[in-house]
Amino acid sequence: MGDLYKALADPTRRAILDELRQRDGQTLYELCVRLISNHGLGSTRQAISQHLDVLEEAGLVRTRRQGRFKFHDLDTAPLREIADRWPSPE
Amino acid sequence: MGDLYKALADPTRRAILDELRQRDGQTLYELCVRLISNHGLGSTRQAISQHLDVLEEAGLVRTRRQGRFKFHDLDTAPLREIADRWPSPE
DNA sequence: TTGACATGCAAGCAGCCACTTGCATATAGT
DNA sequence: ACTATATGCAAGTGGCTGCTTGCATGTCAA
Repeated sequence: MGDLYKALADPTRRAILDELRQRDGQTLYELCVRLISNHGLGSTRQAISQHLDVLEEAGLVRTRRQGRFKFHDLDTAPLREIADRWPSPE
Repeated sequence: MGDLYKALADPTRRAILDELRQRDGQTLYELCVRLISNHGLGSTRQAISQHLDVLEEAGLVRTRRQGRFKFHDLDTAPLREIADRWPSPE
């Protein structure tokens, strides 16, 4: 299992999570387009692909293949570790 | 305000947060000692100091000065942003 | 099969980041 | 004042990381 916190450290990766939160099951190209139009991020397809690998390693993104398409879904479960590790004092 | 996520990205900084969670109001030297004994981290005082700066920039650590001592307190409030940004699909 | 589409792999490079090193400042005790 | 204690500042360095580049693999439609 990859490093959850390192995965969250990059702003582009956080933007990807934002996109997947709005609509699950997006493909790599869809994410590229929406990152440009919605976030003004001009990243290459390969860059996004590598970011998705990191997010998947961290368990934040799950993928399902269908033919030549690969759909990406958000999984927020790993984020619970953060809230559990440093709970709010009350 | 510094980058919350970048502050969490470093394992030594997370260990500092763990220490402060156990006991608030620790000083720089106390943290150095406890990081070595509790976490096996052999970092220099200056390294820890720089980490504390990053944590304070991110709002995760608040400091109060008293004479030549500087006490550090944990503030978990910024962590709420994470849970709010990618909420669990209950 | 041919071509277009969608993704994967890997090497190279530039910028950043954590760490060290050395010196400086400030406070408290004697 | 002098010393020890506690922290602060700043330059230099090695390694990691995000990005690009180029090519390869795999899938679908005609």
